[in-house]
Amino acid sequence: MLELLTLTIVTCHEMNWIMTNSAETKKRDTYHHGDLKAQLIEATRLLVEEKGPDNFSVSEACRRAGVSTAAPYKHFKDKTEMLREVAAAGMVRQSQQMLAEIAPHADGTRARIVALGRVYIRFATTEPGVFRLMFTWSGETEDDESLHALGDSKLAVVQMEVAKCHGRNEITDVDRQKAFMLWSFVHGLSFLSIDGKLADDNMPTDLETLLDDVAARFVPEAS
Amino acid sequence: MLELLTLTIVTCHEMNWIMTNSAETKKRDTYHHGDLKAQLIEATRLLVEEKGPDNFSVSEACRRAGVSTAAPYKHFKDKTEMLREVAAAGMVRQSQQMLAEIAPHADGTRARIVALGRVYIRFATTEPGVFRLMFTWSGETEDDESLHALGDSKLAVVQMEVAKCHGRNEITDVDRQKAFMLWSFVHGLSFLSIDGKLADDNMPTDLETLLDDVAARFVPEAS
DNA sequence: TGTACATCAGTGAACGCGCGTTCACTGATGTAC
DNA sequence: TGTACATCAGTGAACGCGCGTTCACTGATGTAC
Repeated sequence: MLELLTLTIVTCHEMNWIMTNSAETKKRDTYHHGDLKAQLIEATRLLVEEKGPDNFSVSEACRRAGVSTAAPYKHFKDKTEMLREVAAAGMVRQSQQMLAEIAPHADGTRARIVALGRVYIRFATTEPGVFRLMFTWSGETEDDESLHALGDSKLAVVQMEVAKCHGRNEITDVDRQKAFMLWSFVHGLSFLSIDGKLADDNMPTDLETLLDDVAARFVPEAS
Repeated sequence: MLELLTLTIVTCHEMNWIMTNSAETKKRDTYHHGDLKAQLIEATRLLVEEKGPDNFSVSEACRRAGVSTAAPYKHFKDKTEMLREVAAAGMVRQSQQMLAEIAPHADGTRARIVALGRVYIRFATTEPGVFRLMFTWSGETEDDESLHALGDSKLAVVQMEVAKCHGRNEITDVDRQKAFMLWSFVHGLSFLSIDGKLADDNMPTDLETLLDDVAARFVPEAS
């Protein structure tokens, strides 16, 4: 499983590189760009992955998009706003993946909890740059209300799944506490993973078994 | 408990500010500094706390130490080496705190596991900058062997404590797995905490109860 | 269908800035005699 | 104790660099008549 994850990351890097280069070398034939805002966001996303959220530069994104360094300011207030859009898109993407991953499993089963954890960690290892951006990057005293709301809604999903595992349709404090503990666990596992702290002698099992083990300690098997 | 932690942080910031200012305004009366290397490391540490590991600059550290920007290069190879020393010192400090915190508790008790978790999170919330530096900051393909070793030795402590809770004196794969899960949990909790994701509606209990709850799910009470 | 015009996306040059690092230097200190 | 000298920690000026942002501009496009 660990090898599989690593493989995915490498493949992803290669893909970024290819997309990047094609973006760099593409010459526009029209004066107007047509889709510059989306293209700048995509360039920003790729740069955040390649260099990390703190080494992203507007100038480089412009080079990638084949555009002058003044162009972004027709679409974004400043550098911060570009990063915020990438972070917000990441939150949405992660939410969608979470919902998609639990869908195949029956309501109120522990498998749904495991699925949520699995996809959380998969997102982190597949897009470590954006993952870091989403959490570590506070973005000026946390002013962005919508980012906060997106995060809360994801936690609410976990809380509801925990409640349903206990045969409840209302979220209680016990569910909130358990959801938070599960969140902490996968969040930590995500960071340890992308920071390269997952050696074989640290973690002797594969990821799926580990998730199952943990979930079993917090929620019962069937409703 | 949460209020207590916040209070600690604020106090710590104030302290940093005071120490910083005194360092800024202090004029040397001798040509030679005497203790520049240590003072630069301390200035670096404070800056990492104040601005974050990625916004640290050599120039600013020099200003703080009251020294020309060329001075550090008599003591450090480059910027990276300055940060590495701060990270290494942080690892050592955290290790010491962990050992000190478990000392009062009897061998093979769950209280020792809880103590390890408590001090891990306390370190993260007290020194978030250094904590981030230690983990997030990869430092050029992880070349530093000693940093890695320091991290491993800390994990080994947890593994041994888990083993002793089960009445073993040898670490088995089960202990390794449990230690890793506990690590993931407190690591995640640390990051969520310093990234401001601990709202009251997320986590309805205090930290100590939470740690106790989790520990109880992984290790038995008495040896 | 053709023309006049407003709009506004993207240009390119420039700005001031702080950065990491280098260099030849200086002058305080410790040591040998 | 006094002098000559080597050492080397810290200086200050300079370097080239890439950055974020601004500005007056240009020219493609869509619309009104």
